[in-house]
Amino acid sequence: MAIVKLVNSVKSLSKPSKQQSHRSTIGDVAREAGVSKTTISRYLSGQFDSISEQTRKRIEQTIADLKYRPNRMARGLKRDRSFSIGMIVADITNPFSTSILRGVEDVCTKHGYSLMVCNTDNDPVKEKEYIMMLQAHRIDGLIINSTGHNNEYLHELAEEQTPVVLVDRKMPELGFDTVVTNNVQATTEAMRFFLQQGYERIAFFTQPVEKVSSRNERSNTFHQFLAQANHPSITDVYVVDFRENGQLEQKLEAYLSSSQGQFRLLFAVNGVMQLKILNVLQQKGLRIPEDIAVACFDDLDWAPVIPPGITTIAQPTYEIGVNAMERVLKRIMGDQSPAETIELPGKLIIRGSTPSKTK
Amino acid sequence: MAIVKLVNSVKSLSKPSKQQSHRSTIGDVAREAGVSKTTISRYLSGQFDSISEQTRKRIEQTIADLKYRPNRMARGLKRDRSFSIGMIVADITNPFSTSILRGVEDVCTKHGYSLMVCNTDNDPVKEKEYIMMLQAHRIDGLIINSTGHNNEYLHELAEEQTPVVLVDRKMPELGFDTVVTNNVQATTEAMRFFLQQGYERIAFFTQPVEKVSSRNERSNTFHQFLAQANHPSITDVYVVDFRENGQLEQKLEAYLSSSQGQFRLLFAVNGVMQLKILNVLQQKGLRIPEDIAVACFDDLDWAPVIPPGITTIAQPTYEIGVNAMERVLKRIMGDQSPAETIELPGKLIIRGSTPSKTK
DNA sequence: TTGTATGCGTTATCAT
DNA sequence: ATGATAACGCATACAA
Repeated sequence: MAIVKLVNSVKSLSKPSKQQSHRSTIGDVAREAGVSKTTISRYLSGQFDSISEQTRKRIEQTIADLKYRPNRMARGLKRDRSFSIGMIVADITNPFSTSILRGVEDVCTKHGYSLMVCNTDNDPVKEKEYIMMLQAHRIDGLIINSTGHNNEYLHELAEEQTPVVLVDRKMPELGFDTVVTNNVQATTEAMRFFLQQGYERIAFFTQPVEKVSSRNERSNTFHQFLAQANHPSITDVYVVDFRENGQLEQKLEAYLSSSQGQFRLLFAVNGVMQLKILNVLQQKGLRIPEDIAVACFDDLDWAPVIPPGITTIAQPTYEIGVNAMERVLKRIMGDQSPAETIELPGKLIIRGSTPSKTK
Repeated sequence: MAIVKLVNSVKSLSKPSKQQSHRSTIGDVAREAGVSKTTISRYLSGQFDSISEQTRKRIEQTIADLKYRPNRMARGLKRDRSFSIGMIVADITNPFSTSILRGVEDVCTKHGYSLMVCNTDNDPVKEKEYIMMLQAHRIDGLIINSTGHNNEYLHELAEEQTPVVLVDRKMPELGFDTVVTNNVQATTEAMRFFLQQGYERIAFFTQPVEKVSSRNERSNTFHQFLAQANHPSITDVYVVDFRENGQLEQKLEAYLSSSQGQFRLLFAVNGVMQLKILNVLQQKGLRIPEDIAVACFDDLDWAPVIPPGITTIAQPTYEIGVNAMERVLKRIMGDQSPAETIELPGKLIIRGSTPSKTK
């Protein structure tokens, strides 16, 4: 294992102004209310049975007067829990991520936890640094859709009994709870519909699969479904790396010319891919659905608006977030049952971009 | 001021499993490396001058062996700084917010700070709770686009010397640093272009202005510009509250029928509004730009894709985030200069949705 | 170059 | 029903 040089990274140590105004502490409240710190602490943790009505009210008032806010760092240090949850997403600008985030957030706050959100840009190095940072904060749980290149550090977290829950991307080798869209079901459902509509050629466009299980499952299901149906498009899986300039245009051109004149469909692995594809199609002056049909994963807000309405597979993103966080909570409460993988169904939303042939 | 009942909200106090594996502390490292805790602490804060080459290496190795991670809560408690920044956004699912967030994040991590992200759904109550929560975490700074209904609590933060920086929405009465799009410039630029294109009727569609300065500035500039130009559309400002069902359809209909046959344009206050408008227009079977032209604030990823390409005003979101966080950093370093309002220019991006009349 | 002792704000233990 | 005291992990003032 690499030696991690652990040096405090706050460069600005030099001279942060220490002009600390009087922020009141539990001691201040105690003095002001004429009781001991212990009693205040009891009040703070809701042990009202052990406090007389009178003093309870006095404490309440004093806290308001002093604008006292319990210090979570002190509390966390003492109790060995931070009351914070870490969330690491691959791309925070992707609505898919933020929707999951919303689910996580709602459950978090309902239970008094705070959320530290980190964005890796799919960069394993950034991911590693964030994991370490969250570890330093002593997060009580982590929710992550991982690049798949930091198993060592994730494992380390788990060894410290910090619950880790994976979302969107499975990593079976780690034995973590996992919450994902049921990609097999969703893809199958969509494919069945496509064949029903009479498409003679269907192409699946995906980003490099790498360690991203969702892409992998979608590609595989696409392939296997067509194989089973003995459909001519079996090999029409196109892998596009956006970092390679012009690759999308090139592969798109390859498919388009090879399927000239056929009743054809472009199926995109996610919303990002779909948008890029539509961009190119528009530049080429191709009309949807007259010249080519399209569909994709992710039912984003533009899907109904782009004429004639884009057929999509809505992923249960919010629910994924809720489930993931609830899972974390269970583990925090001490649940030691074996790790589970929860697969939530996707929903096919049919719009104008995928007409049937007879029509 | 209302009495805030301050009771620990972690419901799950009951029996969190205390099966704490051995997480090593500074003491463990010290013992293992055969030096004092002080020396380890020196290492951690980068005071290498005061450590011999030999012991430095030994410490390095020991830290790696023990997988030691300094406890930020302990450090924060001692130093009275949490190394965390709070960020409160009105709607995390809005790409506008996440783009700002990206800017904040980059500056944060570059300087060793962590980010706690909170989402209010434009709900003042949620906002209040988040402010208090962040306060409890003793955040070193706060970046917020506020609902405008929690001045009291924001002020409280400021009194404790916690820097607060406003983004997107100004609140002059608070005297905080503020970073926003230059809405006057951006709107003016767009309007000038629209008139140049020869539009006879222009409608501005906005959500209720309330305390949201950006909406206010855009509406006002729209109005004043037309007044100055003595343009017939002076009164065409439509306020739509999405919570009122059918209101958008109704107001849209009003404008459409009143402008029948004229060379006309719909100008939306932001991307969310634009998408909803496009939805209705499509249902009505209106073509863009033949039947009506459209344009909006926010250059989101769908803008170039929706035929014939939507004309937009790109806001410098990422830069807003960067500037805001740099502002926070300055204040943390003790800068006491008067609060500034930074206005970053918006950029008009012309696409097919706003053709000129002669064309 | 290194170490000792004290305290940050809170909770837990053990008292009364 | 209430309090005194120790301890959480770390940084700092002061010694050596």
